[in-house]
Amino acid sequence: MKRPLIAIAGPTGSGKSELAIRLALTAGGEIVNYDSVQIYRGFDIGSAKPSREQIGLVPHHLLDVLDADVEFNAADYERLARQTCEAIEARGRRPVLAGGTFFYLRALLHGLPAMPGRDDTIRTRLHAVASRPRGPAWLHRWLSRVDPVSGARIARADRHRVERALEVWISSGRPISSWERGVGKELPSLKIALTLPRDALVTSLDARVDAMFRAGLVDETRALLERFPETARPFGAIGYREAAAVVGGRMSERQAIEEAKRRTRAYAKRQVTWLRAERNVHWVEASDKDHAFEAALRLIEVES
RNA sequence: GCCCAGGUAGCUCAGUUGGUAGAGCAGAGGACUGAAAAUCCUCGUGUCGGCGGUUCGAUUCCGUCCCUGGGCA
Repeated sequence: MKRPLIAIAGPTGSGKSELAIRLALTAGGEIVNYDSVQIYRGFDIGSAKPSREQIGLVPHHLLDVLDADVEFNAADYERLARQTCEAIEARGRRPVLAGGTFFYLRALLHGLPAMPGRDDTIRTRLHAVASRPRGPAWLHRWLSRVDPVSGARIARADRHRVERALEVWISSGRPISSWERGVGKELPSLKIALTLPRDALVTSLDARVDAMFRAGLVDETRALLERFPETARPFGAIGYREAAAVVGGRMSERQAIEEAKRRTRAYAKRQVTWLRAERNVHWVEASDKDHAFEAALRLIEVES
């Protein structure tokens, strides 16, 4: 009987990284990151990446493994993370998943459907259509015709999803809605989600954004922009998008900070919404870190 | 004290040639099938600063008072 994977979840700034390290230390674990920005090399300050000291305490995986201009997605994550977890288990150690990209976590734990992946040629063409005046409406009508289920489910303005659904249709001739989620690929897991009162979370999130800019987020971004094009994926992340606007002279630092705070709050809210819909989540109050640690440890002991 | 400009949703403001008002942001809820820190969806009654007046009807016009900026003294 395989021991379940331990997954630490919760909104950004709730103390996931720290809790994961403490748990890994006591449970013979190694951390496997599931954060879509921390996976990129050099995106340190704005992604609240664990410090060198923290990383020195316990092995961390899937941190700093990609350059900014490398395309990466949930399917790539699934493959990489599965290998990583297997390797850790083969050493008799225990994977402790930590991060905030729950889409990636789901891809790892439940598997993605066996449908076609991204196709840049098709994407480029769809993009061209979408940027025309009546383009988005036209694409959505096309989708509704070939895949009524998706047409009804995906909003016209949701360009990423409309384009992906059409991409799958074009490359396979099958509606994206006809694929089942990766059956038979589920990995047993213990999901522990940290929770904080909204007010406390917002206060610390605001402080963290201020601290990031004070710690040199704009300089970090400027240096990264010298090596990679601004269109690279992680420059769209919270904090980096704003810092890049400061570097480009399109925004004052003050505006950038306000904007980053606003987006951080919205992000935390989206994360909580996601977790509420997730099944089998064990919620742990995170105001007191020691209590949270003990509660999490107890859950692990019960499940193992 | 005088002269301007304002006082409308938690915030910034729009608007009503007189028929009791609406955007963005914030906030709340939700979605999430290879871009996911991404991309989207839903939710707006508030003495329209107070009090009078004109009017069938005033947030809108008039008077007056209060408050906030700025200018002149």
